[in-house]
Amino acid sequence: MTQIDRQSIPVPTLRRMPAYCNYLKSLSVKGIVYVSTTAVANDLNLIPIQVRKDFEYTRLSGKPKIGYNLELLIEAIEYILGWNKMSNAVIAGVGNLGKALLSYQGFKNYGLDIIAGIDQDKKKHGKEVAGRKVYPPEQIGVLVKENKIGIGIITVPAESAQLMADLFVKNGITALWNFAPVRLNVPADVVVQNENLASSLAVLSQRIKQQKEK
Amino acid sequence: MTQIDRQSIPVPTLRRMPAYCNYLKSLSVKGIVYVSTTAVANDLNLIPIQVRKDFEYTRLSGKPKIGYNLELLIEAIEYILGWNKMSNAVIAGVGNLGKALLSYQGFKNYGLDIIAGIDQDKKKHGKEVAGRKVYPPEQIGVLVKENKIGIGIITVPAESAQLMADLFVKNGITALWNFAPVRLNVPADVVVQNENLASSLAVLSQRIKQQKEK
DNA sequence: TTTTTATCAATATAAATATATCTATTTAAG
DNA sequence: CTTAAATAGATATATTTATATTGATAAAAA
Repeated sequence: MTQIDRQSIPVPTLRRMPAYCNYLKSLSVKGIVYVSTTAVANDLNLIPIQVRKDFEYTRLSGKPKIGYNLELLIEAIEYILGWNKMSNAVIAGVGNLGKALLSYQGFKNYGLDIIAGIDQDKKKHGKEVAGRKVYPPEQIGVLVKENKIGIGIITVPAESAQLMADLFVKNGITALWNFAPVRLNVPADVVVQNENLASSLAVLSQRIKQQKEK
Repeated sequence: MTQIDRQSIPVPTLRRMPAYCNYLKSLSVKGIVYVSTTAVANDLNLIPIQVRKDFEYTRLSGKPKIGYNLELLIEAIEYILGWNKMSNAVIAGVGNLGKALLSYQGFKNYGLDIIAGIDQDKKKHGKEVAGRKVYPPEQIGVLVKENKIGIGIITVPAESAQLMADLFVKNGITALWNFAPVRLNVPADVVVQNENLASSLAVLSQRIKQQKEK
């Protein structure tokens, strides 16, 4: 029996989910009620088989000739990603990148609300970025308690990333989104998602090189 | 025969390359000359077999009990990634994210020099961000010709991303690093590397959800 | 020397992911 | 009512990537 284990969704599938979600929502506002995987695949430059496979993880099933119920599909994807309930986050490091993330309102659609910034720089304390206040690192404990912070975002320089991670973990945060180019050392129960621009640049660079060689 | 086709390096391997590169360089400054895959794996939280597999793509071979020659290894990785020769880039969209990328000097270590910004906003024209001037979009043609721009970085809002991509392509740029959450439509010979924070957040969110269910 | 040990290299296996094929079902058109 | 077209769903295959195993080799130790 080849029953799909819906508990463990492949990462590539997960990475495609937001695109599905956005696309489906854009159809929804147009008043569309059903959508076929063929249509989705067509519009998102994917192949129908893959879309169908991905949709299988929602445990929904579509109707032949009709497709999937749009609303249920959106709901199911948001449920899978946990985007149906908002998580609060704080961001450590209010430099350019930190500011960029704080200012990007789009995360709210993804169940993420960055409610405050943390920075060493005293000049920044008390100031606001995109309506979010900046606090000193010592405040993390209070922030976490008062706001049910679930996610710590790290946009500090590489040198201080581990320190910030430790501070987050010490204050009970169990999920880190790390933009610093270092591998963080954390307890096993802490989830770390690394965002590494160098990695992406490596892929791009190599593809450019290959393209030139053709 | 299972000869490895070194032309097509797996993307996961490519993504690990920068970490190797940084790590190896850090050893190099300490005066170390040889390094074993066991040591690398240990320090980078990988397994030796994987490191060895990755190193195979450099076409170098190591010596038992000794390891790989550090300098040759770094050279080979930089060659693979094309990081041995600098590429010039311009960045379209000098908002927070654009500023963050412009200000991040680290890219020079990765063979990338962002030499200018492009923005619609007239107030920004002529101003400098991290020593790089901001120009109006109409200037792209001139910039490309005068500076051998190879890469266009897109950090404009989703709505205008396709427009910027078109403009880049029209002016002969064949590689795009796209931070806008849209799928760009470009000719087949243009390389596009998409950077999608929503995708990463999806993975993180789901992992958090799973962790909680344990 | 000889033996031991660390490490590489080659090969094999396993796991994850992507793609293809086929069948049954449903709807819409005739 | 019947038939044809479209599509989901199940299953099979291919591809990619990760991991394991085995043997060879060179350096260090006995």
